[in-house]
Amino acid sequence: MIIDPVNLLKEHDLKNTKQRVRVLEEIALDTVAISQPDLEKKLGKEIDRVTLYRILNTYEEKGILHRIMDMNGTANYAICSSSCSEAHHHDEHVHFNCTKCFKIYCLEVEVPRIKMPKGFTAKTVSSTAYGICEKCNAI
Amino acid sequence: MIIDPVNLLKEHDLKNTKQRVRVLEEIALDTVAISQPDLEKKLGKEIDRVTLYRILNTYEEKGILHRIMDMNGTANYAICSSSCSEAHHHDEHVHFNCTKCFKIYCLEVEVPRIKMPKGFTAKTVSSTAYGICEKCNAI
DNA sequence: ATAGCATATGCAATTAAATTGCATATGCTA
DNA sequence: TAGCATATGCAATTTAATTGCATATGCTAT
Repeated sequence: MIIDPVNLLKEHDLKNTKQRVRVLEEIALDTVAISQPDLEKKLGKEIDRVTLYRILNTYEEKGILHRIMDMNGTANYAICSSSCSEAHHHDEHVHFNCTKCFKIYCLEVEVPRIKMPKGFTAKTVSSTAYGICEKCNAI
Repeated sequence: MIIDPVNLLKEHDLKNTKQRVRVLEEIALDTVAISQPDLEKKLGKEIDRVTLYRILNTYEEKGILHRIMDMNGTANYAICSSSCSEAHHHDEHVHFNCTKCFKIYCLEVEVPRIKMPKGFTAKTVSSTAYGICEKCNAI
Protein backbone atom coordinates (compact mmCIF):
# COMPACT_ATOMS: atom_id res chain seq x y z
CA MET A 1 0.00 0.00 0.00
CA ILE A 2 1.39 3.39 -0.97
CA ILE A 3 0.83 6.12 1.54
CA ASP A 4 2.29 9.51 2.29
CA PRO A 5 2.71 9.58 6.06
CA VAL A 6 3.41 13.28 6.35
CA ASN A 7 0.39 14.18 4.33
CA LEU A 8 -1.80 11.70 6.12
CA LEU A 9 -0.85 13.28 9.43
CA LYS A 10 -1.61 16.75 8.17
CA GLU A 11 -4.99 15.66 6.89
CA HIS A 12 -5.87 14.53 10.36
CA ASP A 13 -4.47 17.54 12.23
CA LEU A 14 -1.74 15.53 13.80
CA LYS A 15 1.72 16.87 14.38
CA ASN A 16 4.38 15.48 12.15
CA THR A 17 6.81 13.66 14.42
CA LYS A 18 9.37 11.12 13.41
CA GLN A 19 7.84 8.50 15.68
CA ARG A 20 4.45 8.85 14.07
CA VAL A 21 5.92 8.66 10.63
CA ARG A 22 7.92 5.57 11.50
CA VAL A 23 4.85 3.78 12.77
CA LEU A 24 2.94 4.50 9.60
CA GLU A 25 5.85 3.44 7.44
CA GLU A 26 6.20 0.20 9.29
CA ILE A 27 2.54 -0.65 9.09
CA ALA A 28 2.28 0.33 5.44
CA LEU A 29 5.15 -1.99 4.53
CA ASP A 30 2.95 -4.99 4.23
CA THR A 31 -0.60 -5.75 3.26
CA VAL A 32 -1.01 -7.92 6.30
CA ALA A 33 -1.86 -6.44 9.64
CA ILE A 34 0.93 -6.23 12.17
CA SER A 35 0.52 -7.06 15.82
CA GLN A 36 1.26 -4.65 18.61
CA PRO A 37 4.01 -6.93 20.03
CA ASP A 38 5.65 -7.20 16.62
CA LEU A 39 5.55 -3.46 16.16
CA GLU A 40 7.11 -3.12 19.55
CA LYS A 41 9.90 -5.51 18.61
CA LYS A 42 10.60 -3.63 15.41
CA LEU A 43 10.38 -0.13 16.78
CA GLY A 44 11.30 -0.68 20.39
CA LYS A 45 14.75 0.82 19.96
CA GLU A 46 13.53 3.99 18.33
CA ILE A 47 10.21 4.53 20.03
CA ASP A 48 9.25 4.25 23.66
CA ARG A 49 6.75 1.57 24.50
CA VAL A 50 4.31 4.06 25.96
CA THR A 51 4.59 6.37 22.99
CA LEU A 52 3.78 3.50 20.70
CA TYR A 53 0.62 2.74 22.65
CA ARG A 54 -0.42 6.35 22.40
CA ILE A 55 0.32 6.66 18.72
CA LEU A 56 -1.67 3.53 17.93
CA ASN A 57 -4.57 4.82 19.97
CA THR A 58 -4.69 8.19 18.25
CA TYR A 59 -4.44 6.55 14.85
CA GLU A 60 -7.32 4.31 15.67
CA GLU A 61 -9.44 7.17 16.99
CA LYS A 62 -8.70 9.22 13.90
CA GLY A 63 -9.63 6.33 11.66
CA ILE A 64 -6.18 6.05 10.13
CA LEU A 65 -5.62 2.53 11.31
CA HIS A 66 -8.03 -0.10 12.21
CA ARG A 67 -7.52 -2.62 14.90
CA ILE A 68 -8.23 -6.30 14.53
CA MET A 69 -8.17 -8.58 17.54
CA ASP A 70 -6.79 -12.00 16.86
CA MET A 71 -7.83 -15.21 18.55
CA ASN A 72 -5.44 -14.53 21.40
CA GLY A 73 -6.80 -11.09 22.17
CA THR A 74 -3.75 -9.44 20.69
CA ALA A 75 -4.28 -6.19 18.85
CA ASN A 76 -3.25 -6.08 15.20
CA TYR A 77 -3.16 -2.97 13.11
CA ALA A 78 -3.61 -2.27 9.45
CA ILE A 79 -4.07 0.67 7.17
CA CYS A 80 -7.10 -0.57 5.40
CA SER A 81 -8.21 -0.47 1.82
CA SER A 82 -8.30 2.78 -0.07
CA SER A 83 -12.08 2.65 0.10
CA CYS A 84 -11.82 3.76 3.71
CA SER A 85 -12.18 7.50 3.94
CA GLU A 86 -12.84 9.60 7.01
CA ALA A 87 -16.45 10.31 6.17
CA HIS A 88 -17.19 6.81 5.13
CA HIS A 89 -14.89 4.61 7.05
CA HIS A 90 -16.03 1.08 6.92
CA ASP A 91 -13.74 -1.80 7.72
CA GLU A 92 -16.38 -3.96 6.22
CA HIS A 93 -14.22 -6.54 4.62
CA VAL A 94 -13.29 -10.03 5.63
CA HIS A 95 -10.16 -10.72 7.59
CA PHE A 96 -8.15 -13.86 7.28
CA ASN A 97 -6.22 -15.06 10.29
CA CYS A 98 -3.62 -17.70 9.48
CA THR A 99 -3.46 -20.33 12.19
CA LYS A 100 0.08 -21.24 11.26
CA CYS A 101 1.94 -17.94 10.93
CA PHE A 102 -0.76 -15.92 12.75
CA LYS A 103 -0.71 -13.17 10.15
CA ILE A 104 -3.90 -11.30 9.52
CA TYR A 105 -4.83 -10.39 5.99
CA CYS A 106 -7.45 -7.94 4.89
CA LEU A 107 -9.28 -9.69 2.08
CA GLU A 108 -10.90 -7.69 -0.64
CA VAL A 109 -14.15 -9.42 -0.02
CA GLU A 110 -17.30 -7.70 1.16
CA VAL A 111 -18.80 -8.79 4.41
CA PRO A 112 -22.02 -10.61 3.67
CA ARG A 113 -25.29 -9.10 4.83
CA ILE A 114 -26.60 -10.83 7.90
CA LYS A 115 -30.20 -10.82 8.95
CA MET A 116 -30.56 -9.75 12.57
CA PRO A 117 -33.12 -11.18 14.96
CA LYS A 118 -35.95 -8.89 16.06
CA GLY A 119 -34.75 -6.23 18.48
CA PHE A 120 -31.11 -6.31 17.48
CA THR A 121 -29.72 -3.52 15.37
CA ALA A 122 -26.29 -4.04 13.88
CA LYS A 123 -23.99 -1.12 13.06
CA THR A 124 -21.07 -3.06 11.70
CA VAL A 125 -20.26 -6.66 11.03
CA SER A 126 -16.84 -8.20 11.22
CA SER A 127 -15.97 -11.50 9.64
CA THR A 128 -12.78 -13.39 10.19
CA ALA A 129 -11.83 -16.60 8.49
CA TYR A 130 -9.32 -18.86 10.17
CA GLY A 131 -7.17 -21.22 8.18
CA ILE A 132 -3.94 -21.44 6.22
CA CYS A 133 -2.78 -18.48 4.20
CA GLU A 134 -1.32 -18.55 0.70
CA LYS A 135 2.26 -18.38 1.92
CA CYS A 136 1.90 -21.19 4.43
CA ASN A 137 0.00 -23.28 1.91
CA ALA A 138 2.87 -22.86 -0.52
CA ILE A 139 5.39 -24.39 1.86
CA MET B 1 -29.70 -23.51 28.26
CA ILE B 2 -30.28 -26.62 30.31
CA ILE B 3 -27.20 -28.62 31.07
CA ASP B 4 -26.19 -31.29 33.51
CA PRO B 5 -22.75 -30.26 34.73
CA VAL B 6 -21.88 -33.52 36.44
CA ASN B 7 -22.76 -35.54 33.41
CA LEU B 8 -21.02 -33.16 31.07
CA LEU B 9 -17.85 -33.55 33.08
CA LYS B 10 -18.07 -37.33 33.03
CA GLU B 11 -18.59 -37.35 29.28
CA HIS B 12 -15.34 -35.50 28.89
CA ASP B 13 -13.32 -37.55 31.39
CA LEU B 14 -13.00 -34.65 33.76
CA LYS B 15 -13.13 -35.05 37.50
CA ASN B 16 -16.24 -33.81 39.17
CA THR B 17 -15.16 -30.98 41.43
CA LYS B 18 -17.33 -28.32 42.95
CA GLN B 19 -15.34 -25.55 41.29
CA ARG B 20 -15.86 -27.02 37.85
CA VAL B 21 -19.54 -27.49 38.47
CA ARG B 22 -19.91 -23.91 39.68
CA VAL B 23 -18.26 -22.54 36.58
CA LEU B 24 -20.58 -24.48 34.33
CA GLU B 25 -23.61 -23.45 36.33
CA GLU B 26 -22.65 -19.83 36.16
CA ILE B 27 -22.04 -19.86 32.44
CA ALA B 28 -25.19 -21.81 31.71
CA LEU B 29 -27.30 -19.28 33.59
CA ASP B 30 -27.61 -17.00 30.64
CA THR B 31 -27.74 -17.30 26.91
CA VAL B 32 -25.24 -14.52 26.57
CA ALA B 33 -21.56 -15.18 26.87
CA ILE B 34 -19.89 -14.11 30.07
CA SER B 35 -16.54 -12.41 30.24
CA GLN B 36 -13.59 -13.77 32.18
CA PRO B 37 -13.49 -10.66 34.44
CA ASP B 38 -17.20 -11.01 35.20
CA LEU B 39 -16.81 -14.66 36.02
CA GLU B 40 -13.97 -13.73 38.28
CA LYS B 41 -16.11 -11.17 40.06
CA LYS B 42 -18.92 -13.66 40.56
CA LEU B 43 -16.83 -16.63 41.58
CA GLY B 44 -13.80 -14.94 43.07
CA LYS B 45 -14.83 -15.75 46.61
CA GLU B 46 -15.37 -19.42 45.97
CA ILE B 47 -12.76 -20.16 43.36
CA ASP B 48 -9.17 -19.12 43.16
CA ARG B 49 -8.25 -16.89 40.29
CA VAL B 50 -5.68 -19.35 38.97
CA THR B 51 -8.06 -22.26 39.20
CA LEU B 52 -10.59 -20.35 37.18
CA TYR B 53 -8.05 -19.76 34.43
CA ARG B 54 -7.25 -23.43 34.38
CA ILE B 55 -10.85 -24.56 34.36
CA LEU B 56 -11.71 -22.26 31.49
CA ASN B 57 -8.73 -23.50 29.54
CA THR B 58 -9.59 -27.16 29.96
CA TYR B 59 -13.19 -26.50 29.04
CA GLU B 60 -12.13 -24.78 25.90
CA GLU B 61 -9.71 -27.54 24.95
CA LYS B 62 -12.38 -30.15 25.57
CA GLY B 63 -14.84 -28.24 23.45
CA ILE B 64 -17.28 -27.67 26.29
CA LEU B 65 -17.07 -23.92 26.11
CA HIS B 66 -16.12 -21.71 23.32
CA ARG B 67 -14.25 -18.51 23.68
CA ILE B 68 -15.20 -15.31 21.96
CA MET B 69 -12.87 -12.35 22.03
CA ASP B 70 -14.60 -9.03 22.26
CA MET B 71 -13.43 -5.77 20.75
CA ASN B 72 -11.25 -5.13 23.80
CA GLY B 73 -9.42 -8.42 23.61
CA THR B 74 -11.29 -9.75 26.62
CA ALA B 75 -12.19 -13.42 26.61
CA ASN B 76 -15.89 -14.28 26.83
CA TYR B 77 -17.20 -17.77 27.32
CA ALA B 78 -20.37 -19.51 26.30
CA ILE B 79 -21.75 -23.01 26.18
CA CYS B 80 -22.81 -23.00 22.63
CA SER B 81 -25.77 -24.31 20.79
CA SER B 82 -26.84 -27.88 21.18
CA SER B 83 -25.64 -28.51 17.65
CA CYS B 84 -22.10 -28.47 19.00
CA SER B 85 -20.98 -32.00 19.71
CA GLU B 86 -17.49 -33.25 20.37
CA ALA B 87 -17.06 -34.89 17.02
CA HIS B 88 -18.57 -32.06 15.09
CA HIS B 89 -17.93 -28.98 17.07
CA HIS B 90 -18.53 -25.94 15.00
CA ASP B 91 -19.09 -22.56 16.55
CA GLU B 92 -20.25 -21.48 13.18
CA HIS B 93 -22.91 -19.08 14.18
CA VAL B 94 -22.98 -15.32 14.33
CA HIS B 95 -22.14 -13.46 17.51
CA PHE B 96 -23.66 -10.18 18.47
CA ASN B 97 -21.61 -7.81 20.59
CA CYS B 98 -23.63 -5.01 22.13
CA THR B 99 -21.69 -1.77 22.14
CA LYS B 100 -23.72 -0.44 25.04
CA CYS B 101 -23.84 -3.24 27.61
CA PHE B 102 -20.98 -5.19 25.98
CA LYS B 103 -22.84 -8.46 26.24
CA ILE B 104 -22.14 -11.06 23.64
CA TYR B 105 -25.02 -13.09 22.25
CA CYS B 106 -24.81 -16.25 20.24
CA LEU B 107 -27.32 -15.77 17.46
CA GLU B 108 -29.02 -18.73 15.90
CA VAL B 109 -27.90 -17.61 12.51
CA GLU B 110 -25.58 -19.56 10.27
CA VAL B 111 -22.36 -17.94 9.21
CA PRO B 112 -22.58 -17.16 5.53
CA ARG B 113 -20.27 -18.95 3.14
CA ILE B 114 -17.40 -16.76 2.08
CA LYS B 115 -15.43 -17.25 -1.08
CA MET B 116 -11.71 -17.33 -0.34
CA PRO B 117 -9.08 -15.89 -2.64
CA LYS B 118 -6.77 -18.32 -4.42
CA GLY B 119 -4.26 -19.90 -2.06
CA PHE B 120 -6.21 -19.35 1.14
CA THR B 121 -7.99 -22.24 2.76
CA ALA B 122 -10.44 -21.44 5.52
CA LYS B 123 -11.21 -23.90 8.29
CA THR B 124 -13.69 -21.82 10.21
CA VAL B 125 -15.31 -18.46 9.84
CA SER B 126 -16.36 -16.24 12.69
CA SER B 127 -18.78 -13.38 12.27
CA THR B 128 -19.55 -10.79 14.87
CA ALA B 129 -22.09 -8.06 14.51
CA TYR B 130 -21.67 -4.92 16.61
CA GLY B 131 -24.63 -2.81 17.56
CA ILE B 132 -27.40 -2.46 20.12
CA CYS B 133 -28.99 -5.54 21.59
CA GLU B 134 -32.67 -6.13 22.20
CA LYS B 135 -32.47 -5.20 25.88
CA CYS B 136 -30.62 -1.95 25.31
CA ASN B 137 -32.90 -1.08 22.42
CA ALA B 138 -35.89 -1.52 24.71
CA ILE B 139 -34.66 1.11 27.15
C1' DA C 1 -16.00 -49.15 52.21
C1' DT C 2 -11.24 -47.73 51.66
C1' DA C 3 -6.30 -47.57 50.16
C1' DG C 4 -3.57 -45.69 46.74
C1' DC C 5 -2.80 -42.87 42.92
C1' DA C 6 -3.49 -39.34 39.76
C1' DT C 7 -4.74 -34.82 39.41
C1' DA C 8 -7.21 -30.41 40.84
C1' DT C 9 -6.86 -26.72 43.90
C1' DG C 10 -5.02 -22.71 46.44
C1' DC C 11 -1.33 -19.91 47.71
C1' DA C 12 3.01 -17.46 46.95
C1' DA C 13 6.04 -15.76 43.89
C1' DT C 14 7.17 -14.36 39.38
C1' DT C 15 6.70 -12.49 34.91
C1' DA C 16 4.48 -9.69 31.59
C1' DA C 17 1.40 -6.03 30.01
C1' DA C 18 -0.83 -1.72 30.35
C1' DT C 19 -1.59 2.85 32.50
C1' DT C 20 -0.54 7.21 34.73
C1' DG C 21 2.00 11.42 36.02
C1' DC C 22 5.28 14.52 35.11
C1' DA C 23 9.48 16.96 33.25
C1' DT C 24 11.57 17.82 28.90
C1' DA C 25 11.69 18.18 23.96
C1' DT C 26 9.57 19.20 19.61
C1' DG C 27 6.42 20.90 16.03
C1' DC C 28 3.46 24.51 14.54
C1' DT C 29 1.45 29.31 14.28
C1' DA C 30 1.71 34.11 14.31
C1' DT D 1 11.92 32.96 15.76
C1' DA D 2 9.22 33.41 20.10
C1' DG D 3 5.59 31.32 22.43
C1' DC D 4 2.38 27.83 23.12
C1' DA D 5 0.34 23.52 22.74
C1' DT D 6 1.27 18.91 22.72
C1' DA D 7 4.20 14.65 21.92
C1' DT D 8 7.74 12.07 23.91
C1' DG D 9 10.46 9.37 27.27
C1' DC D 10 11.21 7.83 31.75
C1' DA D 11 9.85 6.22 36.33
C1' DA D 12 6.52 4.44 39.00
C1' DT D 13 2.30 2.09 39.55
C1' DT D 14 -1.41 -0.85 38.59
C1' DT D 15 -3.38 -4.83 36.58
C1' DA D 16 -3.24 -9.30 34.38
C1' DA D 17 -1.39 -13.79 33.49
C1' DT D 18 1.83 -17.63 34.47
C1' DT D 19 4.51 -20.94 37.09
C1' DG D 20 5.92 -24.04 40.91
C1' DC D 21 4.82 -26.51 44.66
C1' DA D 22 2.46 -28.43 48.84
C1' DT D 23 -1.99 -29.97 50.11
C1' DA D 24 -6.58 -31.63 49.24
C1' DT D 25 -9.86 -34.18 46.58
C1' DG D 26 -12.01 -37.39 43.32
C1' DC D 27 -11.81 -41.84 41.19
C1' DT D 28 -10.49 -46.82 40.50
C1' DA D 29 -9.61 -51.28 41.93
C1' DT D 30 -9.69 -54.15 45.66
